[in-house]
Amino acid sequence: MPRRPLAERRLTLRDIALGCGVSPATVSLVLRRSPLVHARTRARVEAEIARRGYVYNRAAANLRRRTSSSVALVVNDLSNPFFAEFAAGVDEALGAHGCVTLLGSTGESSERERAVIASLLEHAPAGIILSPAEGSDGASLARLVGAHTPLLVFNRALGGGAWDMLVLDNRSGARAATEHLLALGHRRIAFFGGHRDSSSCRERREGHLEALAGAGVAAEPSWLVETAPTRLEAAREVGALFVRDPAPTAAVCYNDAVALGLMLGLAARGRRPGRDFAVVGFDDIPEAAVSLPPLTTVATDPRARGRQAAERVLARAADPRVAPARTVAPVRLVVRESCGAHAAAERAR
Amino acid sequence: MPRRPLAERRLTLRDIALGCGVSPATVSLVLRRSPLVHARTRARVEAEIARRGYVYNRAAANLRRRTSSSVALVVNDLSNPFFAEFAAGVDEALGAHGCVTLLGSTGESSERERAVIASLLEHAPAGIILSPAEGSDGASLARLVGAHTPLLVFNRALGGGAWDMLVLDNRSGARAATEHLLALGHRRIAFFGGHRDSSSCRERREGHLEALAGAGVAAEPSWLVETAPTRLEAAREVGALFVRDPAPTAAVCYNDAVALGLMLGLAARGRRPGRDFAVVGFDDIPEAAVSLPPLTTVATDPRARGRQAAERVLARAADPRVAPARTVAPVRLVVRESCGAHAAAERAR
DNA sequence: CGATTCCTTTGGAACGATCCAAACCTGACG
DNA sequence: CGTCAGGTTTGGATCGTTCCAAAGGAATCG
Repeated sequence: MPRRPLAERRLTLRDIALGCGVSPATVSLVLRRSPLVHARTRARVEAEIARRGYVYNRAAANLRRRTSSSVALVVNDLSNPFFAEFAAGVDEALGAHGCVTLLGSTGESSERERAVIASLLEHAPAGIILSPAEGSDGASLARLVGAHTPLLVFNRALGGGAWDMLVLDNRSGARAATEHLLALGHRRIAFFGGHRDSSSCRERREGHLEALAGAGVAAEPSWLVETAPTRLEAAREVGALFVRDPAPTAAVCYNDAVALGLMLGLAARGRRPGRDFAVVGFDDIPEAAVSLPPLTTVATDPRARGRQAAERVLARAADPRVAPARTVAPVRLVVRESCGAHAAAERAR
Repeated sequence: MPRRPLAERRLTLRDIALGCGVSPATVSLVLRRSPLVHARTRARVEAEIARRGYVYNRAAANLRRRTSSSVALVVNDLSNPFFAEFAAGVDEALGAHGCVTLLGSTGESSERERAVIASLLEHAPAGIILSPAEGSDGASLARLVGAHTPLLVFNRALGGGAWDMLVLDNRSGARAATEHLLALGHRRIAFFGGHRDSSSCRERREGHLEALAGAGVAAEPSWLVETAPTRLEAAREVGALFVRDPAPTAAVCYNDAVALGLMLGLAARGRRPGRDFAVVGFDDIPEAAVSLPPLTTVATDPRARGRQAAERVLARAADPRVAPARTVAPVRLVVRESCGAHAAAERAR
């Protein structure tokens, strides 16, 4: 834990005060744009500040005022574009409020997650936005974070404490995807990818099964294929869809990475996605729009989720009386070509 | 600029001291693992700390010690996987040193960049790692940051101040890519994508031209095609390669995004990348390995660059006497299938 | 027994900004 | 000329931790 000596003594508010013959208190008022100070004084002080290149010391101010101007963002995997976008959204919204983002990444390890949160808490953030690693324990997190710091949990359900939650409407999204495929005439529809024990995967599967049940179509258990949620793993598992006859003619995928992997695997087997087999993804990552064929998917707009998370945590920090709530963010089916809808429409014409 | 009242008074070191009948100074020593305190006392204090759930206030400590335990990371585009990986590497290395990452994203706007840096400086970071937005002005940045805070500039050349630089060996990378294509027998090789005014693009072009010159091959100016560095824009501009006869048979691309766009555009024109036309990218983003065909590219390992940047800035913060240096990080050609090398090898067999 | 160690512990003044109450102006007014 | 109200300015204590010099306590030694 390095403590690095600052090169020289930093200029302080007192130096500015001395420099233009007023008291520190007055300089402080100028810095905080108080209407109390006379315009003439303010101009003099501001000139001195600019001339000497004074930099405000927010840590000292926060200490005295017992406030905080930062929010911690703890994310499980920054290299996943979904979370990177989310982080960008969080930072954008926090920045707009003059708040700074304390970043911590956990690499999907709940042990590192605890360490990272403990370290960030020492900086007294106004709140914590957490996208939990797999296998995080809610109760012990609650103990770690304590009651003073508002916590917002994103993306994964996590019980054990009274905190804000922001999750995607996984169930409706998957239901819409499956219903879309049903409407296109498919009856043998697989659910491809994801881990059963992830809450988002479970919810998406439920939505899928709901849609099937709604249409009176029986679900075929062997068409629920589990894979790690990555393109590579998904591509490897494509064979599992075609071991039995009849095989499915379409698949709803756990996420876009898996869907892209599935399309790769289909191509390797000589099947053309969007023509011989319909594929729908989930997330709408940037690549979905430019894949070959463009991927029909369920858009979750992670950047907007990030902004939303930031706003909520700031609101709760400003007024701790507001009760924690669970927000379900809407998602939206984006029809492109991998589901064959456009081709079907053309044939009909 | 919101200042949020903390819910209740936080537990302080003084509370712990009172709680177990020692002085605050002793508790402070315990917290900092000083060997001065007696084992018995330490145990007593530590028990009390655990029992009451005391959280260290690093801001107060930093204030008194005139040190900092954070580093600012200012990045132009988090949603770009290259920078997201870089950020993950920075955070990883800083975390290992007990340092926390202050994140700021600029969205490629040099105006926001100034605002973000000014805001982060108020938190007195031990250093700043900056991946500058296009069009940043070095001299004015130098003035903004001041002499006290070490600055490390990543990825883009930026003159006007005495700071550390960490850049990729763009020139050698591009030269290696072009030489590889030359070795495969290509003579009509384009350089595709990127903006002329970006320093990294300029360097890559230079490396490309160097390789051509080294092989005695004349460069054809119309085969230097400019595009925005995104997949979509690249796909749109593919036509520019084929307006004249003879057309190039291979292209070195500004980066992987552009290369993937080029492959898409080729496919749309009925040309098979890796067979009818050789493509080489730059960066080795995760998708490069799983594209169709897998992309031959120049690996830059952004995560390792992030770690490297963090180490350097910490080193300079620890000892400001070390002179700023310019580090050129090596890159490495990764041969996959989009350049046709494997196919060529097979035909030869 | 007092002096001399060594090992632990501790008051109290910082760090840089802010809060509060009190002081200071300047003009207006009786 | 004294009083008063209004707008401005300011000492000094304070936020939670650390530094420093100095004090306390036990053990050793002459």
